[in-house]
Amino acid sequence: MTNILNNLNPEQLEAVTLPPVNEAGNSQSAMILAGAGSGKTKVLTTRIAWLIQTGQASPVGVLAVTFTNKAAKEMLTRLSAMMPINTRGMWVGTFHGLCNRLLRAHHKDAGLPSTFQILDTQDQLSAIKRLLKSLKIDDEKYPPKQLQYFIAHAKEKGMRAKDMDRGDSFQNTMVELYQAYEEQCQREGVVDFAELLLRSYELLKHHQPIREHYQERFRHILVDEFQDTNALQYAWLKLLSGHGTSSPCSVFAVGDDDQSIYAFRGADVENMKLFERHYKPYLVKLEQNYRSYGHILDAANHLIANNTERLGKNLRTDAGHGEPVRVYEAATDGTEAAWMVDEIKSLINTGSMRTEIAILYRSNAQSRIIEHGLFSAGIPYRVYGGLRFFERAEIKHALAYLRLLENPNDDTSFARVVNFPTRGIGAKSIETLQDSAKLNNCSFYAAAPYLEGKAGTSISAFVRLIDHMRDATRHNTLPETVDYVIQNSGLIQHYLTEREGQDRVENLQELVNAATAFIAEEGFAQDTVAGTDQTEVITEMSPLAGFLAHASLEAGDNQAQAGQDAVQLMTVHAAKGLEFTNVFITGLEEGLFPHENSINEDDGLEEERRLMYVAITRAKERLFLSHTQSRLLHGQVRYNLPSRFLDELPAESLKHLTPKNKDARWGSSTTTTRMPSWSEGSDWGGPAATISRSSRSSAITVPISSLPQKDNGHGFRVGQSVFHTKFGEGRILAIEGQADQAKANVNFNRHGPKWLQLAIAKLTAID
DNA sequence: GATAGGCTGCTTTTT
DNA sequence: GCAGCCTATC
Repeated sequence: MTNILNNLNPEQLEAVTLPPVNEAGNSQSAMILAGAGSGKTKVLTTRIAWLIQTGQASPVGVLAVTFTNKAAKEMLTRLSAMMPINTRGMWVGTFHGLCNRLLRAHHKDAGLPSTFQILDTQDQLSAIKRLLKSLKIDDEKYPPKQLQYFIAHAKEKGMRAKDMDRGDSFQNTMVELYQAYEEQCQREGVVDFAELLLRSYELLKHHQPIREHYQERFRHILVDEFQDTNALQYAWLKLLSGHGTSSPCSVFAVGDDDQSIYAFRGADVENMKLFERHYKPYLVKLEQNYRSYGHILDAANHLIANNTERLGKNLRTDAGHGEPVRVYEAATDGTEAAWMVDEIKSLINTGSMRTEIAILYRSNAQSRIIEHGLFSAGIPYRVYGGLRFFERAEIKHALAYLRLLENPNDDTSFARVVNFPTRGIGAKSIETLQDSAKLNNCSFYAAAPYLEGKAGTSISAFVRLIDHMRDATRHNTLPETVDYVIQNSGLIQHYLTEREGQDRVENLQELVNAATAFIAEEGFAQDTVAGTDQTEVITEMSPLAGFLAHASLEAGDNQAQAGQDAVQLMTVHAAKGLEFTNVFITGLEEGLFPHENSINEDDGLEEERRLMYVAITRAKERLFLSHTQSRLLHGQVRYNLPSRFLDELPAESLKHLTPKNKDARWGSSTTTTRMPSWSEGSDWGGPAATISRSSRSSAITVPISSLPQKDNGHGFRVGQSVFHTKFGEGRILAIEGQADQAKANVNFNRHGPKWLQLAIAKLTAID
């Protein structure tokens, strides 16, 4: 029919135009198994456009849900490019964003104040710490982090405290703390991330008219990254889609079981199988890859074939073999970085953009040495991950003031800024306040008038400050309010006097800009939702409420120097969904990738393999893999074996840049545990000295002197370049003695020659 | 109440 | 190696 279908391949076309209603006149769902680089987002958005253009759906009858704000935005952008519709009223967003929308519209039925605030992970943790303190619970016995995890996982399974197994006394206390946490949140009018989902699930479940309203409205639900859904999200979708009712809607689920890498935070690939069973969907596989050359795809296919739990899918390309996958073995993490710098230089010299070069690693700790190498070589780079704009301390402080204007009962925010900047309200005063709040069963804010003495005076002054700021900004625009608050709270003043406060002042000013941008973008958000009589009504959030929700739900970018042409550094997780012409996957060593913690986890190794699969499929033209013989990790030198994943790649697609040293591969080749035999037991001579804090050493950390790597028992030879943590780089002039008695005379570039006991000195080979 | 110094722990992370 | 947390000290 229309041109939107023109540039689809046959399998994409089939997916996009699957009839949402079958011959019997009932809704028909679909599951699209979309391999990496197969045009998943294109299919999803074209599907929506096709449904609307053919009159099978109206824009307000479509709900599309994603996991990230970025994906949601991308979808909206592509949609409006495809057809002239107003996307503003459409329900396209993240699970959390859409749930927030539902709860704002039906806050009364959901049992929440209209001004409820959203706790991010940090806020939640501090709320939990505060709870434990107020209940005088020993936080050594009940670590706040563990309780946080416990609560989040319970909610992700849809369980309230009352639904939980009490078990032993520890479990029982955890459940009671969960209950107490819930009561605290309810009193304060705050919800955490998981609560957004659980609360709106319960809203739909327990309020038939509301449920039916949305079930009738959304005749088409589209789900992106279905493999990442957790149990609660699945239940939410099932409810909203009217599964099991007389007129369920059509669910269009797009996912890739091979790219499921978030089981550790509750995602359950099994949902794809459940979906097949419950919805009897059409099944379409997208296997044509438009991203990578043949050798890269062969590597990916070959690797992932080692997983047993798969729905089954094989990527193919018409692009030809392309260049082989390069494999490099380095002596140390330093030389690995140096090699990358060389390769990157020649890539740039042959015309590659720096933004088209990505360096991927399994864990963030690996980035430091790579950054060091790039920095020394003067190559601009950008690291993803880390603190994001709305997570910065100064921004969270400003937001806390703003939240108190909106909802003074938010104790988390109150506690955060009651003494910031300092106003002489110390731990003692806060304790008094906390006790009084508990006694009167009210918030900190409400408890202030009950206080007497010094604490009463200073805390009342703070409460008056909040009240004053609220009154003073009543008729202001949002940016004016933000500006007023950062000035009058004393935050700007405070950071101006602080030594390193300049950046923070700038960030605070940036917050005013963020507010301006928010108003411009949102316009401001009007929403059509079910009214009290279940007819469509238009609701409006206050700009401040909207901005605060936005700040919690979208933590903002974590980029330092956006826009610059820079090499991209990130974890493999962060790279999901992205693509680059040139990709380096570094640290391919046992213990690192696959990560040692994953080996003992259920399905842990398969998830690591999927992670490797994601990493490989990011590359378009050139893929570089590297591993090192030794690396500094957690302040220790560790000797790792090459990753088993390297063995799982097809030899004919690889090109080894360094000789593949069979002798260096001490362990057996494919068994699950590849601990070198010499690492257990004591037949290797015993450690004269471990590199540092021996009690923490893992099985694969050994003193350098005991490495059976070279014949002389200490692994070093005359003429070798070495690195010492204190003295820097140097060259070995002479070695005396045997095994753990050996001493070396090392001529350090900056410190001159020194004799070092090889069993003790922190020496690393660097050639 | 701010700051310095010691101790510990330590995948991955979006919302 | 390093951040984050706690304690000791002024």
